[in-house]
Amino acid sequence: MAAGMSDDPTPQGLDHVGLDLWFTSLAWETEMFARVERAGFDDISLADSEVLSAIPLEGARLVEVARRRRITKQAAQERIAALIKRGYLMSEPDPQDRRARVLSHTARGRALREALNSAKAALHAELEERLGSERFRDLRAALAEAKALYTPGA
Amino acid sequence: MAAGMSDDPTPQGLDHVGLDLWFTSLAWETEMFARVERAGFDDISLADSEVLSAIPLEGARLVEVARRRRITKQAAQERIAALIKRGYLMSEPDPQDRRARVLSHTARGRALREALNSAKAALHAELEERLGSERFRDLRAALAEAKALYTPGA
DNA sequence: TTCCTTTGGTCAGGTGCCTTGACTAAAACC
DNA sequence: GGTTTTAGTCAAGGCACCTGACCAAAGGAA
Repeated sequence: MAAGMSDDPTPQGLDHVGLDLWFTSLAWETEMFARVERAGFDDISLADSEVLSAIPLEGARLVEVARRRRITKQAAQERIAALIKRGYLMSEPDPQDRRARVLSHTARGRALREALNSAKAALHAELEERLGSERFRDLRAALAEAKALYTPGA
Repeated sequence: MAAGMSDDPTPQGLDHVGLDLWFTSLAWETEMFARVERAGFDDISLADSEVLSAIPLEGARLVEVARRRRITKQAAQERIAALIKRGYLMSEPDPQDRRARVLSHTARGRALREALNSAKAALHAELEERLGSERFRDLRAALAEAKALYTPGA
């Protein structure tokens, strides 16, 4: 089944910055989740983690989470329900507003939040160390320019 | 609904290379598809385009497409069926193997392939021009190092 | 040649993550 | 006090994947 198939008959367009960006971003994300998993959180998807990260320590409402993550409140609700079921979040009625509920982290939720943040910080620091602060700064500047170049609307 | 909400109460971890990579990659992809759409192809998803790009001009079998794209043959089949329905691909029996079918591009399929390739090439060249060849080379080198750093298994 | 395993492709059903549309109840405005 | 806005829920659907079960043709091995 794997019979020496690394030669693409049409290699055109198979080597461009777009792929560099994509693969590097993917590697970052994969390694990030590998570390979070090693820290004891193996039931977390990317979407879950982003919803969880959108809830500050003081708590937030569903509608706020949806707005931050730029998804519909229905989509946010699904992720939140999953996070509640797995013990990462809790939901209690808002004393100031009888329509609303306040979402906040459980102890496990705070631990996951911490694991996510420290994995991100570690990956950041490791690359800075690897490249040296000058090249690291240049990389980030070049990425910012590329992003601006590829974002026509302002 | 949009009432001045750009201040995140917990800005920790909101500025790291991971986000730089992610947003830049996203901007690249978005602009790529915007151009392809402007070239007259407005019924194409990312998944579609990647499946189409996985089929060389000489044609390929379903199973080969699935292996290249690293998806199951069922998933490949769905994308291929959509591309056939929209007139980008055609499927004919393989004369050498009565089980198999050969997928190949229609004229429109080749045109889309060309539009995709030239959009990618243009974005590549534009960034090189913007950064200058030295900084561009440095960017790609740094991305390669980052990808290697974030890919522990070799 | 016959049997058995592998390979190319299809059908059915299901999951994750998102969408639109329709709705209720509480709050805010006038 | 009546209307409009806001917070949240229910139902249904789309997209891009997946697993499992299957069939028919091809390719050995006995």
